[in-house]
This record gives sequence, structure tokens and C-alpha cells, in this order.
Amino acid sequence: MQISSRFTIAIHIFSCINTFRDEYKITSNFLAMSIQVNPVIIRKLLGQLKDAGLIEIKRGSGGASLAKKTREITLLDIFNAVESLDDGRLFHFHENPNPDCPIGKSIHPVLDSRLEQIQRAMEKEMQSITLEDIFKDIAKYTKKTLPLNQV
Amino acid sequence: MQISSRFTIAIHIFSCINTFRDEYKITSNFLAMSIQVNPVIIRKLLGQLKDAGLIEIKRGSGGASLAKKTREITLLDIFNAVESLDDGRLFHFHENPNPDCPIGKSIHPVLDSRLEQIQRAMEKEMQSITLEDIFKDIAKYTKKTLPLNQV
DNA sequence: GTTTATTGTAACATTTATTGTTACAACAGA
DNA sequence: TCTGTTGTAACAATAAATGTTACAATAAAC
Repeated sequence: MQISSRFTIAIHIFSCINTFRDEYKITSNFLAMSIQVNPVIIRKLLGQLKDAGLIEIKRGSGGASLAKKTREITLLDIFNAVESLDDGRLFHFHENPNPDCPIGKSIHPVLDSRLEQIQRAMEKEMQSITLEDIFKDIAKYTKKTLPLNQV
Repeated sequence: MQISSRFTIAIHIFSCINTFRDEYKITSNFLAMSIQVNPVIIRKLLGQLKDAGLIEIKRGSGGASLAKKTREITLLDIFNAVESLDDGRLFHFHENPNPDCPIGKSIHPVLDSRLEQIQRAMEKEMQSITLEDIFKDIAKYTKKTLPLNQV
């Protein structure tokens, strides 16, 4: 199965904060218009990003902002913040291999280190990409034009 | 979300075939006893592995066997055989970013290449590990002892 | 030819995660 | 006090993973 869209939505959120922070208050409604999902979905994600120390949110008055420099936030930070992997493991292992079978007994300890090896390769690549990199890429595609909502 | 257990179950299947092929007919029931899942689950997986050209299955008389050398089957081959990723993509992208927003318009083309970059890092690591490697690891944990079923 | 074990597959149930939605109390600033 | 916003509960809808029973098709053994 695919990794959930929370990851790409979270990156979208950061991109909006970075692009519009000087001109607009970044509320869940503002983000919902750009991402085109329900504002409550956004708020839950914002909560996860806040809990991970990546953004700050103002209650009441509203608005999200970056808690770190764009160079200091990696895609791995974002992935870990929004993707709740069971026990931190990317791969789901079948639960009950038969301990009375020589393979059933050994498959788990043997495979675990290999699965970790694969997961680490993915995480290392995620860690090598920062929001700064993403924002540079975006700058090639867009100039700051008129925002979409005038509310 | 985690990657489904079909992946680890498939590796378990290969391990059983390799270990018991000279002594036992590797049926879905035999495998189900070692893996401890329903035989129909096993049969569906065996079908996927057969379609990918990794194993051979005998109808009627029954039994699965390797279609290639253990050096020639990588974890990536197995992953691709049993994990049906939508459009081959590991990451699910939110469907409808707003094209009227500068970020909404650019997020998809910009992120796509980065997501591919991450996926490729994972696939490269999977490709570097063959069944031969796994079977060597297993050999350190187990000697061929009495099989579990006498049926 | 009959019997037997097995595969392939349909049909369905169960569980879990994702995603979407409405509603509203808590909050902070005007 | 009014207003807009966040945080969160409660629930619905969808989709995927996993489990189960049943049975026709198959191939070998007798």
C-alpha cells in the first residue's frame, strides 16, 4: 500500500507558509483552499507538525508559522511527524510465524535487520532533502503572484 | 501506513521452498503451517510470485519451486511482485491541489521528482539484497531439523 | 475410470486506516 | 462582547488488508 497523502499535504503546508507568510495569515481555511481538502484534516496535520516542533500555531487569533529555518527541516522530519508507523517500522511483519518450524523461528530475527537496512536507505535520502531545497525547486516554477483568496 | 505483510510473507515462502524442497512438496497448506496464515492467502501470493516469473507451481499434483537461482532473485523483485503500488508510486499524492494557487499549481511537478528520488533509494537497497543473502543469514540461525508437519 | 490432493478463484466477512464532515467549546484579539 | 480561529469529539464513508468457506478444474495415483 502507498504511504498516505499526509506526507505530501504536509510539504504543501510548509510551502504555503513559506510563500505567503508575509502577506497572509496562514489559517487552516487558507491552506484548505490551496490543498483542497477539509480544514479539519489540515488542523490535525498542523497539530502533528506542531507536536514535532516544526511549526508554531496561534490559538484564537490563528495562523501557522515555521519554528525552524528552512535549512533545518528535512523531509524525514516531516515524514516522522505525520506518518505514524507502528513501532517506527516501515514494514509490517506477519505476526505469528510458527516457532516449531526452523524457518518460522528464524525469519523474524533474520529479516528484521534487512528491513531496517532498507528503511534506513529511504530515511537517509529523506534526510538529505531540506525544505530549502524544495522551496528552490518551487521558485523555478512560480513567481509570487496574486494569492487565491481575498477573504 | 506500513507496507503490507505480503512482502515478509513472500520472503518466508521462498525460505521454506529453499529449505524444504528436497524433502517435502511445498503446498499452500505446508506453507500455511509455517507462516500461520490461511492457505488461501498463501495461494494468492503464490499466484503473484508465479505471474512475476519467480516461482513455478504445479496444478493438481501441487507444489511450488523456484524459477530462478537464488542469486538472481532480489528483494525488489519480490516487493514489486506482491506489493501493488498505484501507478508504481510509493507515495500517495493528494489528488486536487488548487491550480489557481501558485503553490497548488507547482507542488505536484516539483515534488514528484523528489519522491521518485526517495523511492529509488529504497528500491536500490532492495535490489542489492538477494535471496542468497537471506538464506545465508538463515543458515546462521538454523540447521535443517525435523519438519513441522507429518501429513 | 475413480479417487485423492491440490490449485485457482469466487464470494463474502472482518478489521483497520484513511479521509471527509458537522458541530462546538476554548481561545485571543479587536 | 463580538469575531475568527484552533482543538477536538463524534461520526460517516471509503478503501485496503486480511481471513474464511466453498467449490470447480486439474493432475497424479490407484
